[in-house]
Amino acid sequence: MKNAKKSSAFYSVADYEPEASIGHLMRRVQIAITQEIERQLEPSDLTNAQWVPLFKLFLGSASTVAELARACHLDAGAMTRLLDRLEAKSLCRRVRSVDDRRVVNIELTDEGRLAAAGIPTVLCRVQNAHLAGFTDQEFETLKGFLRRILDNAKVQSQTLPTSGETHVA
Amino acid sequence: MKNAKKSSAFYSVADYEPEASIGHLMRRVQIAITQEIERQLEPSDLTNAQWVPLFKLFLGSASTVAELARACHLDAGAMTRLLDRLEAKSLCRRVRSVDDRRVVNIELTDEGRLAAAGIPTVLCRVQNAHLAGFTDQEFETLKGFLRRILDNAKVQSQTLPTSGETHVA
DNA sequence: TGACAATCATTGTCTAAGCAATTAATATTC
DNA sequence: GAATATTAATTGCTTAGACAATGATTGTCA
Repeated sequence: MKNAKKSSAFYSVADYEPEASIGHLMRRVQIAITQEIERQLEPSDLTNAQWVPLFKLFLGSASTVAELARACHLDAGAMTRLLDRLEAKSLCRRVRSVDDRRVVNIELTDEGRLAAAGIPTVLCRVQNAHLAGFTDQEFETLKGFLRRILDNAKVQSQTLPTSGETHVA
Repeated sequence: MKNAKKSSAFYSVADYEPEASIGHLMRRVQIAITQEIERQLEPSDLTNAQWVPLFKLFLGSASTVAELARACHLDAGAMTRLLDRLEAKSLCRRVRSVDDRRVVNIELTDEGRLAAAGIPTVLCRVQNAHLAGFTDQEFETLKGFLRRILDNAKVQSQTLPTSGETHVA
């Protein structure tokens, strides 16, 4: 046991400065990267919401409505309609599965495959640009930090108690 | 100069793995933190979209519709309606400015101030929890990384050429 | 086998955000 | 000082996502 300082108390209510917080910084990074990707994908007429599932289809990491919805952190209904839009753009098509007639497999059209093929180029370029000046070591360290935060998140989301009534005196 | 290692080429199209990318990791962190904050603020009946402007009002870092919209990365029209909802909950009120009759100053009600006062507690708790296991040194290093990424983002958004001209300077 | 549960995709409904147009007030320019 | 431009807030319209309910199909198990 550490007798020194209390662990993990980086922020306290007394002197909390939102602008300097990890959450705020990370949100701004997220917005910046997202906007830049969307801007560079503009010629492909792909919105930020649309290239994600298209790319997952391209990679083969998801191929049904339910899978795509899960992979995109989206509601199944929302995904149905998103696919309507992609289908209207002739980027994909629906094919009812034969071995499980509940599921609909989503297939890319040639046009969709072409559009999707351009996505990783943009993703690499944008992310590399944002990491300009980083050493390999720093890059790895950053990824390690993010994975540790995700691990902590997993623990916390499992600990479901809405925290005991923390009365603000 | 091809002999020296090309700078900032962490990702390449040939072997791009989305799941391992900085962007993806950061997005997952963002989602995790956001959801946890919203969950802990549930008793206050504050959605994730609502506590942000409420907290900014509380801190005094924004006090008009336009300021709040900018601070929240939101459209002015969207902010107008968001404030309608906050006003309907009696958390804030609109007061037409006297020195510039175009602007509407937003003021917290007592109820709104009370609700807002509970926000930093949650923000600190959630962020501290996600940083469990980090040393002070690592915490500072992480913040430094994020600020450097933001600096890169600033540069990139100023360099407006839509692709094509990718000079690796 | 037959009832019940679970899963998949879809649709309806509500809420919310972006964009464009509008109105009012202020700032600028000649 | 009048014409024009700019800024602030609002509203209408469209797009999108969350939630709930539905219908169809498959899985479970008694």
